[in-house]
Amino acid sequence: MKIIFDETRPIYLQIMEEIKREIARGNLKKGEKLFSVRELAKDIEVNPNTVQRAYLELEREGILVSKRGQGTFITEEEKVIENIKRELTEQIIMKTVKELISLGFSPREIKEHIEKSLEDKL
Amino acid sequence: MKIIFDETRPIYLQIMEEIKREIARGNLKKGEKLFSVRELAKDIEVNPNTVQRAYLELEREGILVSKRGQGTFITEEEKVIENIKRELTEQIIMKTVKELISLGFSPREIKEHIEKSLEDKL
Amino acid sequence: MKIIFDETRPIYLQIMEEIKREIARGNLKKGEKLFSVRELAKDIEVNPNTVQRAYLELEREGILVSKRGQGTFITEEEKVIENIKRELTEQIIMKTVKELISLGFSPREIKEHIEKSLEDKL
Amino acid sequence: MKIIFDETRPIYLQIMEEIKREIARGNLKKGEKLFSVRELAKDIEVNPNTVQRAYLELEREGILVSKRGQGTFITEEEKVIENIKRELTEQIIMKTVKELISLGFSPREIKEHIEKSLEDKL
DNA sequence: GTGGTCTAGACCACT
DNA sequence: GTGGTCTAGACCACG
Repeated sequence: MKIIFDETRPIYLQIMEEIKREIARGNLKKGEKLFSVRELAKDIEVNPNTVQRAYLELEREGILVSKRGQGTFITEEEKVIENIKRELTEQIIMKTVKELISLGFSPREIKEHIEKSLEDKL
Repeated sequence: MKIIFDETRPIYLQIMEEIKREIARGNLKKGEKLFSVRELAKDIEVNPNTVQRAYLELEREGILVSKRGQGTFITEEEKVIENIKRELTEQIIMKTVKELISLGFSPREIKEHIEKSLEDKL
Repeated sequence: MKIIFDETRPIYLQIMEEIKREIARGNLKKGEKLFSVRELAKDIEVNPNTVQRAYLELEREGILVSKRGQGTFITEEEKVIENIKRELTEQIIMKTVKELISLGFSPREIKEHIEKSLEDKL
Repeated sequence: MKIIFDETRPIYLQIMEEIKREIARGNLKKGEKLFSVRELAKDIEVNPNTVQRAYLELEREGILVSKRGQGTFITEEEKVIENIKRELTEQIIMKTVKELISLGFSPREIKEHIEKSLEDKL
C-alpha cells in the first residue's frame, strides 16, 4: 500500500480512507486477509499503534473483522462493502460539485460540462 | 492568501495554482494589483525568490504582467482569464471522472450519479 | 566555454546567447551533452543557480533537454537547431544594416559596399 | 553624448570611436566645436585626463584641431571626414562578414542573405 | 554524480 | 517602495 500523507489530518484517518478506497476499487475483496498491523506499519513507516487505531475504527464500522491469532479480514457482509463504495462515490461527486459551484457554475452548467467530458468516453 | 502546502510538489507550482484558482473564482480580477513579492512571501512564509519564481512563470504564461517599481498585475486580456477558468474546470472534471472510473463505474453510471446529485440543487 | 560578460545585461541571458552561438556554429551538435550546471558555473565563475537559470530558459525554448541524474543535452530536433542559426543570421545582418543606415547609406549603397567586400573572398 | 563602456578596452579608445561614429553619422560636422574636456568628462563620468587623451590622439590623426583659448574643433578637411566614414563602414562590414563566415556561410550565401534582407527596405 | 528547488541575504534599476 | 538578478550554500530526487 502506498499513501502520501496530508500532514494536516490525523494519519489513522488517512489510513482508514485508503483502505476504504481499496475496497471500493475492488482491490481488497470480501473475506480477504489484510496485512498485519506490524507489516503495514513498517511498510508505510508509521507507528504500529496508528495502524492499530485505524483497524479498530474500521472494525467498529463493521468493515473489518479481527480474529484473534489469525489476523484482520474484510467483512463478509456484501452490503457493508457496497455501502463503502456508495459513500465514496457520493463524496467524490459532492467535492467536485462544490468546487465547480465555487467557480460560479450553475447546476445546469455543471451537468452540461460533465456530459461533454463523458461523450469522448462513451 | 492562504495556502496549505503539499510537501510533495514544488512550492512555486502550488503558488501558481492558487493564484490561478483565485482568478478563476473571480477573487482576482483583470488588471488588479497582486501582493508584492515580499509581502506575499512574508504572508505565506516562503522565501521571496520562491514567490518571484511563481510570478515569473505566470508572467510567461501571459497571466501576470510585472512592472518594475510598480508591482505585479493580473493581465488585462480577458481571453487569458477565461482560459484559466476553462482549464481549471476541465481539470476538476477529468480528475473526478478518472476516480469514478477507477471505482469501476461506466460513463453512463457516472452520468446518472451526477445527475442524481444535482437534482437536489436544481 | 569562454564568455566575456557585458555587465549591462543579465548574465544568464549572455550564457544563453553564447550557447546558441555555439550551436549555430556547429560546435555543439544535436543530442550532445553539455557541461553540467556545476562544471560550467565553476568554469565561467558564476553561481550554479545562474547557469541553472540559463539552462532552464533554453529548455523552455526547446533547445535543451534536461534529464535528472544524467545531464543536460542539446535537443534532437534538427528544426530547432536550424531555427537558431536562421535567427542569429537574421540578427547579425539586421544590426549591420541598421548601423549602415544610421551612417546615411541607402540600401542600394549598402548592397554595393558589401558586394565589393565579398569580391576579395570569392 | 552617451557611451556604454566595454570594461575590456581602454576608455579613451572607446571615446575616440564614439566621436568618430558621431562624425560619420553627420551629427558632428566639419569645423564644429566639441564639448570642452571638462564638460565631456563630467557628462560621461570619467576623469578629464581620459578625455584629454582621446582628444589628443584624435588630433594626431588629423581629425580634431585644438585652438588654445577657444576649444577643440572638428577638422575642416573634408577628405579626413570622408575617410572616417569609409573606414567605419569597412569595419562594420568586415565584422559582419567574419561573423557570418564563422557560422559556416559561403560568400555567395552571405550575399544572398543580405540582398533578401535589403529587399524589404528598397 | 546529475538536475531541481529552496532559503538567506545582497545589490541593482526603476518610480 | 517595487520587481529583477545574483551569490552562497543547503537539501532532495533520480540513476
